Amino acid sequence: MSDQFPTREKIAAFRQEHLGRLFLRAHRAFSERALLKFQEREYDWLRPMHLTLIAQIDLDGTNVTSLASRIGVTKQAVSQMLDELESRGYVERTVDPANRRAAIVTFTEAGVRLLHDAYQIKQEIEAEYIAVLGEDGFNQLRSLLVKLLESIE
Amino acid sequence: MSDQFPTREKIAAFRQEHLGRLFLRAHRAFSERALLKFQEREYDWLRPMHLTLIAQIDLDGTNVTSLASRIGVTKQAVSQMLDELESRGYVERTVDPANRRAAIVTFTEAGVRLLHDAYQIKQEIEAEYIAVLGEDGFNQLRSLLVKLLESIE
DNA sequence: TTGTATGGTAAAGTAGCTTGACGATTCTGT
DNA sequence: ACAGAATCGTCAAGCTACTTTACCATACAA
Repeated sequence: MSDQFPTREKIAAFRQEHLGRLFLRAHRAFSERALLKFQEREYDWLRPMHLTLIAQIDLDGTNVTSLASRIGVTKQAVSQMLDELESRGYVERTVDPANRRAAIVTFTEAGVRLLHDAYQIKQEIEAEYIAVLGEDGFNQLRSLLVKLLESIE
Repeated sequence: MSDQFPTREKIAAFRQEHLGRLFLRAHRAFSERALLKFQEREYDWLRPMHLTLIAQIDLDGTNVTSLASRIGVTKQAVSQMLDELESRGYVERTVDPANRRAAIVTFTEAGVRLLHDAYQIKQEIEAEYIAVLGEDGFNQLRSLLVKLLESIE
């Protein structure tokens, strides 16, 4: 009976504790902390999707279609985000000489600086996590997540 | 030098491995799996935010303002979602006799069934995760997440 | 009993996408 | 060699899930 008609207690547990919500809360906490740190460094225009996009641009350049498929949105959405990043001076679009339909997106100097700042911010946040969980706990958490994702994705 | 000017390798690691992205991927995987299972049970209209909202409605009723603050959106947004849930017959709004400004949102019978289905789906997905990580690994993952969130949120 | 706070809704505005349509370039088959 | 199909990117319009602004109804406080 209890599986077909869960008790109020079970429902309460479902609401607060289930892994899906824990993942969401963890992601939000990380993302908000990161965005705050970016703001402190005067990247106040940055939104999460910018970071997702920037993380997928290779140092030697990537085309729009590849970026779109890597981050799971349309080429048009990527193109719009690139307009903003380009107008702010963080990336450039150049014509691919090997395929003149394609645009190669590369970082400007300011873009590389942004990437370095992102790396540092990631390090700072992970250091905060290590302070909470210990080095072992942190590594365990990461390897459990990787193991899980390898299997379920 | 290496901290101020991370190498290409470090940047590559930042892109793929950092905990923020792992949390995001884990949440997406869970959410997509859950939504698929809801679709199989003919809740094809359900979107993630509906689940977030439903999970915050107490069995003995909750008002709109509380729901809004719990899920972190405006009262108007909650009101709009409730319109849809109400039109589909899963929740009801009644006037709070103790405070006639307030609306008490409660589940209908269909709403309680939905809650039970949600509980079962959660159980199914967690069983899949246990199959991958083992019972110990699963419990470790959950307790590490809880410990982390208690400290950083 | 009058001002102020609170609970909720309605309507309009907005951000961040998608879809549809298209031009430019490249590939493919004959 | 070249017609037809595929690929790369962009523009414009549309959509969805919110927010902002404005407001009414009720409750509280001086």
